[in-house]
This record gives sequence, structure tokens and C-alpha cells, in this order.
Amino acid sequence: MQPRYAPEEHEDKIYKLWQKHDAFNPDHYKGKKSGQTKPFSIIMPPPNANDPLHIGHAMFVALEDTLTRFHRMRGDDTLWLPGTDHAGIETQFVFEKKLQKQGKSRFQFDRDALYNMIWEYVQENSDTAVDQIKKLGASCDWSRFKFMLDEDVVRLTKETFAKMQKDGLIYRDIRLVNYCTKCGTSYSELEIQSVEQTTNLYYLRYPLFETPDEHIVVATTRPEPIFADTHLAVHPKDKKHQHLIGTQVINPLTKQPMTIIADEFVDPKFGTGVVKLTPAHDANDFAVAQKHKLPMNIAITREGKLTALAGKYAGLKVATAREQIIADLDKQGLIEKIDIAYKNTIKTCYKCARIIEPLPLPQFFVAVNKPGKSLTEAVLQTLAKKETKIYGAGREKILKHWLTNLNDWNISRQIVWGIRIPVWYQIDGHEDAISASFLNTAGEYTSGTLTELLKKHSLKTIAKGLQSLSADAEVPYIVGDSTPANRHEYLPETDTFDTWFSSAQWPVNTLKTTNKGDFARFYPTTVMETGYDILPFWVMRMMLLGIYLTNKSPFSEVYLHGLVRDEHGKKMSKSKGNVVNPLDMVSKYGADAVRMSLIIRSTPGIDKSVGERDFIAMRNLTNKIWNATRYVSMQEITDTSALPGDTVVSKKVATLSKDIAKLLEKRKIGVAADNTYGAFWHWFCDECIESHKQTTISLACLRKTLETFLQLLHPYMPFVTEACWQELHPESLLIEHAWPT
RNA sequence: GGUCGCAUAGCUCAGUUGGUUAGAGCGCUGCAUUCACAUUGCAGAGGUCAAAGGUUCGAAUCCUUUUGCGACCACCA
Repeated sequence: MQPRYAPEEHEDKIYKLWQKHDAFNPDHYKGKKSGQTKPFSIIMPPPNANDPLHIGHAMFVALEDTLTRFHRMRGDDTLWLPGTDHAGIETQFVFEKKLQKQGKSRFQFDRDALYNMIWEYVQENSDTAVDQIKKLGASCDWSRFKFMLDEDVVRLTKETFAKMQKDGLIYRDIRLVNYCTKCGTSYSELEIQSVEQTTNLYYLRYPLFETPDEHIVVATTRPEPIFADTHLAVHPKDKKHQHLIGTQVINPLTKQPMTIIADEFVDPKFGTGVVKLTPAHDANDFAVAQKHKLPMNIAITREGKLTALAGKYAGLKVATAREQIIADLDKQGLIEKIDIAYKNTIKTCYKCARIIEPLPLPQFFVAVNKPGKSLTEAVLQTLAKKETKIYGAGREKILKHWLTNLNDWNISRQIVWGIRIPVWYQIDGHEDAISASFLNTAGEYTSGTLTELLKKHSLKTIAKGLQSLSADAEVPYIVGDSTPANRHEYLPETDTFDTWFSSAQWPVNTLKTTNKGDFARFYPTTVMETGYDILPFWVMRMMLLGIYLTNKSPFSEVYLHGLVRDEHGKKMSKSKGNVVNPLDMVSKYGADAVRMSLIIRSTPGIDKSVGERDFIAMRNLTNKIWNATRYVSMQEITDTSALPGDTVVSKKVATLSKDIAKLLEKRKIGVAADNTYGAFWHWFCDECIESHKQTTISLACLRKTLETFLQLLHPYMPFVTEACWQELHPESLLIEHAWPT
């Protein structure tokens, strides 16, 4: 053996050795173990298929592989199921950026071409994540690998949608959705960020209809949709304004009369105590409008421009329009004052940071709290019964908070990269209520209502080149994978599912499509291990849909790891330049060192700081393990008799094995790793090996103890321990070895 | 405004569910090297465990309050 451990000389070879022996596949162990073995399963959080791994991925690989290897050694029927995600919006965006660099835009391609281009792009890079996961030593069963867009997974995802539709848990309706005009799609409430901003609060004068010399003042941060204002509102008990209820004012832009109504949502103490109602562009106003059955005028398009309603401002972008409108109102003397340092919070797009435009669009929603069939209630009950245990510094409370306040889930996305919603709209009789855009054979776009389009084009032509379709909420539709066969005519939905709608079914849909019997054998899974940052996006939704589909929580434990921070405890970001690439560190210090650095002394739910110094320290540990083995393998067997120190040593190591196992079972992984490290270095190396030099313990005992330590260290540091094991026992594999007792 | 988390050595963090003299890594000081490993060993300095009060035979750990930091959620036009 060389005096130094060189990870690059061993890691790939050892990984191949494991694979050659099929050591990751639970079926490999079938019949080899005595008695009934209990299942242990982890579904890997599927990384984006074509993205390189970041340090957070290394964290999940390290933790999940540690648990997997530990349970495999304990003799459990152990499956770690790997997979990758199509990551709808993320991937489409990365691809669009690539197009942009080439001076192109996604709107230059028809949806099939765009989809195929992205598919190609993903295929080209799809091995990136998988290769890197292997480099980290993941002992997941690649024979059961799944991709979110695998045909069978897609089929099951659509079946879930159909089942939910049947059960009345899916509905299509006009709601104010969070729309990003830059990304060109709507989002659910979870993908929205709140940002505090300083903005102008305009105090505008609305002349009274009867006596136009008098006016009422309304404060607003958004003057541009005033065209769409339908009413003003005051609090019914507001003494100052009570007398105006039911009277009319003049809309300062359209000059049309508007009625003042009363509603308790108005806070008489805020601003002037008078609110303008813009039902189509404000969530509060929308709610009030529904309550009072007020009309909804649309002032802003999906492109973020003003509609024809805006007269001379039509077609202007929101920001430009605002300036001009304020200037014009000022000329008319309709501005009372402007508070230029007003602070409020606005919603922004989590992807591009643009301001989210609330727009009324007909979309598909999952009813999460339908009386009698409440998905959220079912999850809350599961949690109350402790059917699923959450590890992660108080995150269970956060989860409960989410579940008790969750709104219906918008699952429609206006992008092509994803699973198309399997819905068909009935055309005949609804031509006016459906608008579409299609590409003809000459490559030209044509759009309009179907009434207009069908005058010049056949339905077949439209269907063939269909790019986008927008049907009013009342248009009847049928759920299905192909054109419904009946006397009606149909066009398909063009929206795709929210990525998380398919991810939410991942534990169910993967196990149902791998090997026959896997679902019964491994579901519900044991541990769901992932970062706490996607608790509401993913974990909560897996519980919502998992329980809905199977009546069982998809996992009995949730282990939420913290975010990986830099060595100063700062958040990693490209702009700070403190991003650590895990694969660079792997090639520098070895996979074991990277894994151990992330795991040792980590605590669920608490962020973990790592830096080069930690990788170096753990690289030193790999070398220490290597050299301890080297020492033992260098000894010549002179006397095989036991020595007086042996009993104490073997007793202590047996206790240690038990203690470490208990810690790992209680998911105190960071503590287990730390204790194993300490015992190995400061007890085994510093004391036991020295005792052997003093001939107070025998070589046999020393060797046995070292082997035990290789077993104890193997879950965290699989490569070096296996490399050392091969020096001692080339006839067997450490990965297949039983946990020491 | 609400919820959650954190505060322990110079730095970054553990502390196995209340149990002697509070630990690790890095850093620092001194010594050691034909010895498995200098990616090493030995010795050492360094902490009133944020503050105050309470429960207890016993508190870094449980409870209350305060302060500071961080995250999330909700927000009033």
C-alpha cells in the first residue's frame, strides 16, 4: 500500500466493482439473508435531468447514501430509487436563455419544434446529473431509474388528473392568477416572492357626479388600471363617507360614472378611507367583486400592456402608461398629492424577479380543501397521528401552518416543456368563447376567435398547427388522452401541468412503474430526505396527492437537511462568488471527504457551513483510515494468542457499534458521524495501535477492530473503506457486509 | 403584524433528549520525526454556554421574559 491514499486511483474502480456485483439492487440480496427482512426505501429527490449538481445535491446524496448503506448492512430490504426531473419551467428557461444568446426567441418556434428542441437538449445533457451522482458514490439502484417524462410515469400522472376530475377535486375557472408577463405563464402562490419596495402613493381626485366641483380622494399605488375600475368602496360604518354610499363619482380617465358601494373590507383609517375597485387586477377587489357580483373589466393584457379600454394609452406597457396617466391627471388638477416614500410589499416572479401581474384567467385548479374530501385535512390527520415523523428543527409547525392556510392550487402553466394537460374543449357552439393561435403550413401565425378563424381555415388545419388555445371558463371539456369520439368537435388544451403536480406523485408513480411488486414491497417509503426549502413545494404536495391516491402517507419519515453555506456561514451565491462546486472538491479531495464534510455534525433543519478547511480535514481522515489499514496489513503474524488488553478493546468497540446504530436509527446522522470519527481517530489510532506497538493488545484483536471501524465508517465514506477492505479481504465486498454486532 | 429557528472557544459548528472536570474541526503556543500516517503525534492556552428569573438533588439542555440575528408567511387601496 502507498503511504498516501489517492482517491482518484480507487473511486471509479470501486464504483464499477459494486455495480458489477449488482450490490445496489435489493433483489441481489434476496434469499441470501435469513428470515424476514423489513423494507427500507428512499425515493431520491429527482434533480433536474440536465443540470450539473450543486453542493445541495451532494448533501442529499451523502445523507441518503449513508442511510441506504447503513440499512443495507443491517440486513433490511433496501431500495434507494434514483430518478431525474424534467423541471418544466426551470429547463424551459435555461433553454430560452440559450436561444436568446443565439438571438432567437421561443416565440419563433411552434410548440412541437420547441418541445423537440428542449427534449434534444435535455437528452444531450441528461447524463450530467447521473454521472455526478455516481461520482459521489451513491449506491442507488440504477436498474430502477425513472425520468419524470417516461411514458409510464406520464400516463399515471394524467390518470391522477382524470381521477381527481371525477372526484370533483379539479375545477376550471376564472381566478386571479399570478401571471408573469415576461415568463409568459401563471404560477401558483408558492412560486411568488414578496419584496418590499418604496413607491409612490397617489392621492387622486374623483369628481362627484352630481356636483363635479366637489371630489372624493382615493389613494392608490397603481393608477394605470383606473380604466377598469368599476366602483369605489367605503366602510359601511365610516361616518365620514357614509352619506356617499350609493351616489356616483366620475372615473377620472374614462369620465364614466361609478357607484360608491359599502364593504367591510375597507379600512377607514388607511389612506383616505376610500378604495377604488379593480376586480380584474387585485385580489381583494376580485373577492369583493365576486361578493357583490360586480363586472370585471380587463385593463392589462398577458403581455403586460394596456388593453383597448385604455383609449389613447392602449398598447403601452404598464410602467410607461403610469407616467403618462399621472402627467395627464396632474394637468387636469386631479392629483391631490403624492406620497413618494410609501412602502409596501409587492409580489414578484421567483424566476425573473419581475412584478407579478394578477390577471383573471381560466385555469385548472386542485381543490385542496373541499368539504368532505379535504386533501389538506387528510395530511393534517396523518401528521397528528404521527404516521409521518418530521425531522427538521420545527418544520412540522411550518408544514401545518401551510396546510391550514393553503389556497387552491393552480396547476396550469403556459409553457410547452412539460406534461400536457389531457383536456379537450368542445368547439361547436362555443366558437366565440375560444380563441386560438395556430401556425399554417407556410409558417405564419394566425390568431383570433374560432368564429373568425373558421371562416378562412378548416378545423383540421387549425388543430394541426395549434399553438395556444384559450377557452372561456364555461366551455365544456372532456378529460382524455386523445380526441373524444362523439358527434362534437374538439381542440386540445395547450397548457402543461405545473412541474410539482407530477413531482407530487413521484413516490407512487415511480414504484408503480419499476419492477412488478415494488409498490407492495416498498410503499409507503421509509424516509423522504430533502432540503427544507422545498417543504411546501414538494413534500407537502407529495403528502397531499400520495394520501389521496393510496390512503397512506408516502413516507413514514421526512428528514429535512439544511442549506449548505460557505465557511463563514454565508449563503452561497454566484454574485458573492462563494459557490463551492462539489465535483471540483471531489476531484481535489475525494468523494469521501466531501461527503463526510457535509454530514459530520450536521443537524436536520439547520444550515451547514462548509469550506475548504473542512474538506481538507476530512481528506486527512481518509488518509488516516488508509494508513491504519496499512499499519495492520504490514504486521507479520508472529503470535496468535490473545493479550490482556484485548477484552477491553473488543467490549468497547461492540458498545460503540450499538451506540452508532442507535444514533443512525434515530437519524442523528451528524452525531453518529462525529462519534465514529472521534472513536476511530482518537481511540483506535491514537490508543489501540499504540497499544499494539507496546504489545498490550494482539494483532488479531487490532485487525478485528479495524475491520469493525471500516464497517462503521462505510456508510459515510464508502470508497476509502471499501478500498481498505479489499486490502484485507479481496474475496468479499464491504458494501455487502453485515453491520457489526 | 404573525409564525418558526438560532445565540456555546478567535472562526465554523456539535452537544446522543436533565447527570461528574462542556466537545470537534480550523486557527494559536511549545515540543517531537529513521516509528502506519507531517494529510502525523504529544502537551497546552482559550468558554461566567446571549441576559435575567423559574422548575429540579442537579440545567448549555425544560419553562417564562428580554435583547440580537436569520428565515418564512400575511399584509391596507
